[in-house]
Amino acid sequence: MEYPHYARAVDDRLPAYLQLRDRLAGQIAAGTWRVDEALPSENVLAQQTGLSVGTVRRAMQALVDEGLLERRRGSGTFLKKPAFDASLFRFFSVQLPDGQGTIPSSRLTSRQIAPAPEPFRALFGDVEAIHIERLRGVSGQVLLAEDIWIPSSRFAGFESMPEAEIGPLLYPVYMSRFGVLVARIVDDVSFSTADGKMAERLGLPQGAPLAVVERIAYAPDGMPVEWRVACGSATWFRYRSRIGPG
Amino acid sequence: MEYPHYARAVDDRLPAYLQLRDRLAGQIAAGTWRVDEALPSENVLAQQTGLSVGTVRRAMQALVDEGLLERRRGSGTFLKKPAFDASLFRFFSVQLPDGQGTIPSSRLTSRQIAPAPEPFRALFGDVEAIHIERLRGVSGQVLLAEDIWIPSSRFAGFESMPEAEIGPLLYPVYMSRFGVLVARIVDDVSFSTADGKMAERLGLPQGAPLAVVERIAYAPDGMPVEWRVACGSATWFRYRSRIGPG
DNA sequence: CAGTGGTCTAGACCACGTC
DNA sequence: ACGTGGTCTAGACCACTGG
Repeated sequence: MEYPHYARAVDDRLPAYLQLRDRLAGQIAAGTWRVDEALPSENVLAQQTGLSVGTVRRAMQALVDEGLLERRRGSGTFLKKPAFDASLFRFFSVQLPDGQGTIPSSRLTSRQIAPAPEPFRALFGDVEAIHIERLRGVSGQVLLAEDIWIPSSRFAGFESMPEAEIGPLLYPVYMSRFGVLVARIVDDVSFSTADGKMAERLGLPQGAPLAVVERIAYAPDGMPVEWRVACGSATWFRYRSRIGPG
Repeated sequence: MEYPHYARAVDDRLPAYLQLRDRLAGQIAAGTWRVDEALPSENVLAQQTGLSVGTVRRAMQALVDEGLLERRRGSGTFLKKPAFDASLFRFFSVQLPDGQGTIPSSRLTSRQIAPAPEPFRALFGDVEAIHIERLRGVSGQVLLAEDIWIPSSRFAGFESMPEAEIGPLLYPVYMSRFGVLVARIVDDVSFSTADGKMAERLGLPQGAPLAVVERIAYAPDGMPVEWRVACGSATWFRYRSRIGPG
C-alpha cells in the first residue's frame, strides 16, 4: 500500500511556511490531535521547528483558511470538528416541507473498480478508478443520487472498506484513512431531466426535472482527488454559494 | 448627498493595516489609479504612511484577496480590471449552442423608488429602496431577467443616472459612482417555473423550467448593499462555484 | 543593475482567557 | 500573573522584471 499523501516527505522546494502547513496537515490527518484539542502554541512550534514565530503563524493561518483549525486569542489554536463536507456539500441543505438544515444520511449502494467516464480521465489521466454510488436523503426519503470517482492509487482499498467505518461524510474519511485533504472545490450546477435509470434511483417519474451538480475536488497541491456528479429533483433543490471572505 | 462609503473617515479603532486597506480602497473607488496602472510600491507606501513595510503588505494583500489588486513580483502591484461582476456573476457563462463565454450585454428596463419585498426589508430594515429591472442576453437573445433592490440612502440618485454612464456591469458603477465596494456575495440557486410575467420578460412559454439565483451582496464591513433575484431558462443554465483558496 | 514583491527573522507591545 | 494569539516593527536575503 502506498503511503498516504501527507505522510510522504513534504516538498522541500516549497517555502518553509508551506512545508510546515503540509506537515501539520499530515499530523492532523494521522489523528495526532483530537477535535477541539489545542495544538502546540506558536512559540512551542517555532522552537520545535527552528522557524520564527511569524513563519509558524503563517503556516497555521493557512490551515485556518482551509477550515481545519480555529484560533482563539488568549487560549490557543484548536482542531476544528470536520464539518468540512457539510459546509461544502451544502446544497440540499435541506428545503423539505417541514425540515430544517440537517446533514443528509448516506448509503453506499455500490463500490467497485470500474472504467471511468471521459471527464474523469481528462482530469486524472488514464488511471484506475474506484466508482462509488451513493444515495443521500432524510428520514427514508431519497433526495440525491451521487456517482463518485476517485483514483485507486490514492485511495487503495476504499472499495473494500467496511461500510461501518464510512460515515455520512466522505471527506473526513479521505483525510483520516488516506491522508488526502480536500482543500478546494469547483462545483458546476445545471439542469436536466431524469432518464430511466436516474428516475428509478431517485424514485421520480421519468423525465422529472433534475438538478445536477458536477464537482471536482482538489488537494492543497492543486492535484485533483475526486470527481463526482450529484443529481436530485429540481423541486427541492437549493444550492448556496458564498463568494469572498467569510 | 451622503459621502460615499469609502470617502468617510476610516474607523481609527481598526488595526492600522485595515485602516490602510480602507483608505486604498477609497482611493481606488475615487479613480486615483487607472486599470493596470501600478500603485506605489510597498516601500513608498510605508514611507508615506509611516507604517512598516510588513503592515503595508498586509493591507495590500487584503485587497488582492478581494480581487481589486494584482501583484507581480519584480514589477509592482497593479489595479485589476474590475472583471469583478463578471467573475461573480458567472452563471450563464454562457452555454449557448454555438457560443463561448462572453459577458452578457445588459439593458435596464426600469429604475424607480419602490416598496421593497420582504427579503429586502429583512436585510436592510424599513428603508427606502430603488428597484432596478434588468435584462441580460447575448446578441439580441434575452437570457436573464433580474430584479435588483438597493437602499436609496447609499445609492442616492441611481434611479436618475443617465443610462449611458452605466455599463453592462453594476458593481464597478457602485464603486466608482457611490464608493460602495462589494466584497462578499451569497448566492442561492434553485429551480422553479415561469409565471406569466416572467415568461413574457424572457420570451419563454409559461410554465417553462426556470433557474433562479437569489443574491445578497455585502460591503467589506459586513453590511448588506444589494439584494437581487435573477431568473433564466433552466435549459441553458450553468452556475459555477469555487470553494476554497484559488 | 536597480527596484519590485516573496520569504523570513527576532524581537516588541497589546488584548484577551484562564487560572 | 501567565500564556495565548493579534498587531507591528525594522531589518535581512532571495527571485524576478524591467530598462
